[in-house]
Amino acid sequence: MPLLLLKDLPRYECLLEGAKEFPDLDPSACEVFLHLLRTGDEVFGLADKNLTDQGISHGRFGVLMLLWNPGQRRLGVAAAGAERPGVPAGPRTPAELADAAGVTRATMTGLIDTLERDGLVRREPDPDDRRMMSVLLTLKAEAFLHGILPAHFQIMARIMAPLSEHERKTLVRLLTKILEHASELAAPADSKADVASANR
Amino acid sequence: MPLLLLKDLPRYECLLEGAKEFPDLDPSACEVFLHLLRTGDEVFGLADKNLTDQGISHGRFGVLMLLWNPGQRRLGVAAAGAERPGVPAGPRTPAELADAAGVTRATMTGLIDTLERDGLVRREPDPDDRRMMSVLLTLKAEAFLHGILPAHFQIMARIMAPLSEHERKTLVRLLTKILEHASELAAPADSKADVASANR
DNA sequence: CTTTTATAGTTAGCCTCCTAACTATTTTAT
DNA sequence: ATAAAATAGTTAGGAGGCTAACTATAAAAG
Repeated sequence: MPLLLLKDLPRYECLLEGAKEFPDLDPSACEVFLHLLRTGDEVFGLADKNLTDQGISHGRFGVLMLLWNPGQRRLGVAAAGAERPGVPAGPRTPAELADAAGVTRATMTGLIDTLERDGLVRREPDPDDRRMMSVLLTLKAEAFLHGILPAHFQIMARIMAPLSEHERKTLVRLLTKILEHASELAAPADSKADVASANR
Repeated sequence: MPLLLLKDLPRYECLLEGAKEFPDLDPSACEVFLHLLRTGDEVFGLADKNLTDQGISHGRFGVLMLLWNPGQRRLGVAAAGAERPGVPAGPRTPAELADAAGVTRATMTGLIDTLERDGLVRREPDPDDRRMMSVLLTLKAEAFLHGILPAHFQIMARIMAPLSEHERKTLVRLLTKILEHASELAAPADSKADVASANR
């Protein structure tokens, strides 16, 4: 459970009250914001607790999922588009993994260290570029994933059980709207030459 | 940015593919789950970045909000119900703050330590029970909050700008549904004598 | 009363994340 | 050809979470 977050959210009337003193306070925006973070945190906590009980951290689990290719398919992440048949593709180097997972390369080094110590991945030097490494799943890791994934999927299903299929679609649509907008806010995009800034 | 999270979410067809191998995988539940965490993380990151730029961590900011009583009103948290007029109420002791913020008392000790070092709160011993402390906001903290809150509220408003009022209501309703259900899953509630177990 | 139990707060030590600085290698520019 | 710049990965040190153990005080039980 990573975030420090208010357990009880403010009532809407309190937000309206606050808006009198702070003209910038948009009560409905604030309400959505707090509910989104609070719910996300609770849901994350449930999934994370299960993984922790199985002896793996959320971060390390994420790395395994990124490296995993069940039946030449990639469940862990959307295909990057540049994959040819026969080439399993997917992130291979620490830098690619860090980028896909949304952490720094320094953090990825630590995650891979621990995974390697536990025998779940191994590092191999790249034959062409001696700066680079390839990170590979071990058989132990594949067996491990097969062991824990069913419970992980069950938890997701249980959490979302109260929502109908229609509600789920609606929720995904609204969340996507926020996410795409928020991503633009986070990366100001410079209006011009945005391609050049892609490798920040 | 606290969570390690996939930047690119799996396509729905990949989830359908995965469901063939793992019968427990509910594709729409998984999709909502991943979007919820991904969006929550992005939104949290935007708000947190602003606070960090202003020189305060999300955790410490949360403590200040819990302690804050603008005009005898409590914006930071829902009123606990046991407040009489004239008594500003709200969490006062480290244990109450920890409970309201959803962190351990040990973590709260560290947060208060730093806030006190920075002159934003002060501790006072309770005259009736010598085990207890009261944590109080300083004038400096009130001025600080007035300085940073407008920008904080603006960020929330900007993030939620693409949603209509109706969409916001829908989103809050769906998130609340998940949150209430998830809270039950997290606290198994023992079916009987649940009142006695309230003080876990 | 005295002993046991519970409570408030702190301390110590661990984990995971971060940023910044560093080494080794490759690429680019002169 | 050699110097400068870029890139891959690691290391070092810090912040903020956590659990578990500890101290001091208060309440409850005998």
